[in-house]
Amino acid sequence: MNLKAERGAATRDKVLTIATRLFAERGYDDTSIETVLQESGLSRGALYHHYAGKEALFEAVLEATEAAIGAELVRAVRGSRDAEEALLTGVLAWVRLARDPVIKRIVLTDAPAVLGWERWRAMEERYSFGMLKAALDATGAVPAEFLDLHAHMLLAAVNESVLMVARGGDQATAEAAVREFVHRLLRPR
Amino acid sequence: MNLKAERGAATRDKVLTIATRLFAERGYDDTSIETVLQESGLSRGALYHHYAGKEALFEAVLEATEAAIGAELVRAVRGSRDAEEALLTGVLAWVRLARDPVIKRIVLTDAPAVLGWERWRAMEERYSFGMLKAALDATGAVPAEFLDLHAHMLLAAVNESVLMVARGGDQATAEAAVREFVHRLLRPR
DNA sequence: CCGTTTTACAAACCGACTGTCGGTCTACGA
DNA sequence: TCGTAGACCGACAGTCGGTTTGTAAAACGG
Repeated sequence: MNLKAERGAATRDKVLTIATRLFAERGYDDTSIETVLQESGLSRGALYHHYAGKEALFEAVLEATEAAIGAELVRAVRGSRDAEEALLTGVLAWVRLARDPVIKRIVLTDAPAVLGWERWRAMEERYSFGMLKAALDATGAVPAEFLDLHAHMLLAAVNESVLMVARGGDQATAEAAVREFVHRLLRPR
Repeated sequence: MNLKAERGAATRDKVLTIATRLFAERGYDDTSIETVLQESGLSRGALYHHYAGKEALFEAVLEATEAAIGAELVRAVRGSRDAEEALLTGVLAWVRLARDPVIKRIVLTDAPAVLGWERWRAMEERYSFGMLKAALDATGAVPAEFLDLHAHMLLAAVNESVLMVARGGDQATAEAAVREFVHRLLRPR
């Protein structure tokens, strides 16, 4: 069970790469399975053998993307002195990372609508959001009862700033604004 | 030109009402024009005479919903003493309003993906977001360079709290968290 | 080493859906 | 009264997601 497994994995990888590009370029709705098949040179049967359907394919793409983001963020915050620095560093790293159109379109725009907000949120929890919540908790600046909510609100706010930049906003200003935003949130009463 | 115009307007209204319900219940993708036709008793030709297509129908639904929200928010903030009170009142009113599944699904979840983030944002600008930005400006707590960004970030954060409540969170806690969140943001350095 | 099972892939096919198009009917203005 | 334009109809075409049946070969078990 080696040659076949490798072939299968290679095929999944190829499809995943192509699908990621197409979903990012055209969005979920305007990306047809047909196109994925054409560009990958695969047959319908092959694709449906590896992925249960279009939605499952999208979910796999999202998972891979989130994993990559998570790894990148871990690298970014490594070596931070305290919790507050880690939080700010991570958030700013995320703002810079998310300039990638793949992330903007797939993770921030399409995912909630395609998978439903629930499943999207569960996925985020395992990656970027999980880190942010832990970092926010470690600062001790937020009362426990609001921790989960404020972590979500902060991430949503940061995500929004990413989309603002994508829409033509200035990156430097956005980073400064995020810095200020986080700073205000962390100040005790 | 009265009977005809009225009939047309009545038809558009009927379709809009039915489409709003269906979009809210099943989401954009899982709502077929076919179903809208069945439930409204209309023919394809009639529907396509009034609306250019499925997306245009969705946009009309969104527009009507946003307009209703805007009107409701105006009512809510009327009589506020100062800018800060108006901002907080408006935000909390929005949190309560948005419990409506129609708003959650159509405005917050599907709209950005269906219309694209740009067009969705342009629409929000004309309604809820415009109000929030003006209120935030009036408080004078946010430097001009960050006003637009912080207004967006705040709205995104509040929207997120709405979705948290929808997911099973506690309404009272969410309102308290939003209150605290806004309060922290408004404090000067 | 041989028969069986499992895996990767292929291709025809199906049902559902969106959008188009020619056409009908009727209110309304000239 | 007659021509026009708007409201509405229904058949049809094209696309798309998903299913089913079939095939070749790799892995497995005795």
